[in-house]
Amino acid sequence: MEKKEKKTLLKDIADKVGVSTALVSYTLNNLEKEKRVGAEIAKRIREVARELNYTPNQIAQSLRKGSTKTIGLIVADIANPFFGSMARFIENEATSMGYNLIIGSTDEDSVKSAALVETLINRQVDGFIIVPSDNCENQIKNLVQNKVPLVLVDRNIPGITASFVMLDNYKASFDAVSHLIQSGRKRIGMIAYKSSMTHMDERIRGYSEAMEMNGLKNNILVREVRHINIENDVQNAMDEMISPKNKIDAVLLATNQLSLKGLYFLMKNNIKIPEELGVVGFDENEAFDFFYAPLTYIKQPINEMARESVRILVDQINGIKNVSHIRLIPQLIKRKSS
Amino acid sequence: MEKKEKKTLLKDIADKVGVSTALVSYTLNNLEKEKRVGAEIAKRIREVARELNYTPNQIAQSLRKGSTKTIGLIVADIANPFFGSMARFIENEATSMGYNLIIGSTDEDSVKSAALVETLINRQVDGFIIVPSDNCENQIKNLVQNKVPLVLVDRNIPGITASFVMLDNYKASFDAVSHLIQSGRKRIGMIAYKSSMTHMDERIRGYSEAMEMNGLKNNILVREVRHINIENDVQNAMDEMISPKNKIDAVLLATNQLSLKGLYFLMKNNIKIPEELGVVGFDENEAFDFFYAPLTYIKQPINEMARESVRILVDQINGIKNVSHIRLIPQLIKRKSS
DNA sequence: CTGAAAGCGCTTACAG
DNA sequence: CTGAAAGCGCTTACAG
Repeated sequence: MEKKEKKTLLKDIADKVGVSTALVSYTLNNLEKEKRVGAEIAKRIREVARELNYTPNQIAQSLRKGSTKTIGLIVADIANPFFGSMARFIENEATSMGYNLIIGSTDEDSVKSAALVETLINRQVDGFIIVPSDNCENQIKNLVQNKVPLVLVDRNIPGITASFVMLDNYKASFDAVSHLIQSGRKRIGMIAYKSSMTHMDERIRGYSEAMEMNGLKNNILVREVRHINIENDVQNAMDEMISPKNKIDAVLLATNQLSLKGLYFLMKNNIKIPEELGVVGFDENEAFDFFYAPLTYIKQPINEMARESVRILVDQINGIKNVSHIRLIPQLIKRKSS
Repeated sequence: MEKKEKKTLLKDIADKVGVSTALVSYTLNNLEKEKRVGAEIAKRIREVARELNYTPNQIAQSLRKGSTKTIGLIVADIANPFFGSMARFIENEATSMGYNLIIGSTDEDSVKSAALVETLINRQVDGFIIVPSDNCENQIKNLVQNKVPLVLVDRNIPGITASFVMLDNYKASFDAVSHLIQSGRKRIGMIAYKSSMTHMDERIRGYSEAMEMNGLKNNILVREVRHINIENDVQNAMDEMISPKNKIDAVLLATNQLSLKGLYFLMKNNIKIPEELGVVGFDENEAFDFFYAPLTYIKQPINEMARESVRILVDQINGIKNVSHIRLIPQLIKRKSS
């Protein structure tokens, strides 16, 4: 408990015991190879190490070993509860495997993403877990070419042979829309993000095909809003959808944030849920529980997503070359809003 | 864009240009000292560096310089939106000053906290921003003794000369309770965490003194719940408070999570807000907006808190020895629930 | 069973 | 104006 001013070095132990630093290093690390070291000496080394409160300087270890035991986690925004809890699950899993996390947020901006990737590369992270943003294909491609261990999470980038772990987004909105239709809704709108990422495409495709398969092709109505202008865009999209011209009787909100903004609009405008409008959202959010008509939503298995992504990444770091594509099953939590 | 398999080293540039690595290092780093280097040579070095896509290996730099440009951020739980957004603001500020963040969560558990501190020390972080948990005094004391740059955020530990940035917690609940009293409430209860941390004490003290100053000393009713059993404890505390024996007409919920659990209870039990019970919560949460009676809450200036803590930490890292104690002003956002 | 030595990729006094 | 060399704190072949 009473550490000294200066950190204890391997050399301090070696000097005190009267052996070489090599021996100390061997003893403290390779328990199995310990035949190298006399039992007596080994014991003494360990004693002194504890006494001096020795802990290895990881930076020196990293430089020597070429491995930092660090994972770079790049998400859209760590303040977004969806990514926050994902980060937490990833943290738990990483910790249990001896890794720490350096976390960065992109705000869905490929410039920030590029800066982050470069910084983390220079920091010699052993691998990346990345929520890719629009237009970051080149960055990812580069990492893959350079054989940097990498797994994409939440979204993938087609045409790049990288591992990914994500929701079965098609099924997610297909199920949601099927559920709305079964509850008698016919004019179902969808609000999504304008994005080149396939997870959005898949969510839209799930919606569209569910509509088509139920003979509601003519009622398909999708609006894509911009991240940078989410507030206004959602408002306009909603306005348009509930206008007499379209008059939707249900709406699918394609992400956590869109669900929040959508609900907000509906509340402000006194739209009666579920009587006038059925609503299904995406991702869990504490706020969904407090809406007067608790929101029906598509629940992502975030913990599993986190676990799998760390597992796959660590495998890669350890030299296993498989590319894994994992699509997790969404769960539709039916509540009052639909 | 077309990086090679192997990362470019200083030596690669030196070889190609035909100078020593020293010269390359000087050129690429100390722009001011560049008189050292012939203008021609300097230009050539820079060209080649760009051509080979050179970026320095930060681990090697760190080992040599004894500085990692990394901040260890220890929070209670990164999945908690309060800490999530705090982390985000800290990230922004740190990035702008050239630092990266290694983030860890303690779950308010001093054992996890100790493990985290040790890991981050071994990783040679340049400094810590810590949300201290119960019983972590010794860890903090140790860091301070060892002159590790450090700032406590959100909470402080009395008796330790460490910088801190936190809310004026006394004022926060004093204002909240005064507001409730002005709205005609008299039997005001408070639900807090059982904690040895002073931020809780201060919140309770602000509540108590506001009650006393308004002649409501006899109505003081505080229940402290445990983190590990928050769900049940809040329920029991609430049950007791609304029971005929106590029959509170308002309640102050002393944190983000307590507010959430409290609201949940009130919803389940069909307590009419604000008619039967006035409610004031702590910290922003998207969920507060969606409660049928939007919650009155104490807003913390999280961005300012984040900014100040990074600024103070970086000053310390740069050798400035001041100990700063900053208490930020809370803002009471009055809405329908009170 | 044990130690001297090289090396990870940088930076920076030191000497010229 | 420039280079050879030491050193940050470790690990690990190599030699004995």
